[in-house]
Amino acid sequence: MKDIKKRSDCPISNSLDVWGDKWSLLIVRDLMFAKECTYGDFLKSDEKIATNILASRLQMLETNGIITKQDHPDSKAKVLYKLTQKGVDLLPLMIEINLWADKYFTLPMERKAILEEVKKDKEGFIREKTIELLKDTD
Amino acid sequence: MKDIKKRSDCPISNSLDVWGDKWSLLIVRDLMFAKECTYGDFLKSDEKIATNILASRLQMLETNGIITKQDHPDSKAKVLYKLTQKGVDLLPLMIEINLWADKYFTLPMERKAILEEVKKDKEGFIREKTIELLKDTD
DNA sequence: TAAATTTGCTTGCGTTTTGCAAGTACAAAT
DNA sequence: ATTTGTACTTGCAAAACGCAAGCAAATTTA
Repeated sequence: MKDIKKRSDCPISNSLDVWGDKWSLLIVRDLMFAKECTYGDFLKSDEKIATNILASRLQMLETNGIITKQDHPDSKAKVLYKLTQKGVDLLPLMIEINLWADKYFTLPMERKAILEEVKKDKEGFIREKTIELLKDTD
Repeated sequence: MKDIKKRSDCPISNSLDVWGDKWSLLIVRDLMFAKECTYGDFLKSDEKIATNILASRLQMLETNGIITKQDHPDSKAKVLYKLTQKGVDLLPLMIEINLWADKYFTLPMERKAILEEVKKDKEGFIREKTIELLKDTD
């Protein structure tokens, strides 16, 4: 519920004020790869985020219009998290992070395969993935 | 001097382990816009980074090969910081951050003008800016 | 239908990181 | 010779983090 205070008028700074930490973009990543996730799904990710940190980040990402909550079709106990348009618009940025990391780190096979596809036609990949992610968004 | 511990094999995670905080990319931004900066130049930026945080971030960015120190031509008391190739390679990512911010925040005039140029020819902008930033890099 | 489990969080608490102010060492200018 | 500039370091209080445990509501199992 806390307000995000802008440190300056710079767009880079404004952006970092929202998702400039070690966890927020990992949540976005999970939503981009899995399309939608429950609270428990996020906890299962390799980086092992703490439950309180996850809760605070989900709250802040929702407050900032990057994600939304939806009812889970299977159960009232579950909550589905999805990217909003604003969240999906982070896709080009996420791709560039992947491309940079591809040059300076060792990627797992699986991600490397997706990146090959991206390198062939970046625009096309973004266009199709965006449509896919926005399906059933209210 | 501390080691960066990787939380997982994910490239997004690996990248965030290096520059996933509120300050590192602002240092990179300053170096991209000004080409090279002294310690004092970074302190002058609008966000008002604390001196100890700046020192620790410069150290960590250098350790991770994103920036390098160089002698200042004018004075032995000054230190010039510059982006390495690895640092310059963050340019596409920085551009995408700007483009995202352009959609969801209000940009200052000056940055808006640069972005118009970027929108016209992203590839060209990156190519030329990269050459400019790498000039006189040892 | 009662008990156990799942799910999405919240709470406590010790550790780490941050932010602010002040201090220091060396170079350069006065 | 003294003051100023530059690049940091240090101390300390406040905030954020990370781990474990707890909790309420929904769901499954016995």
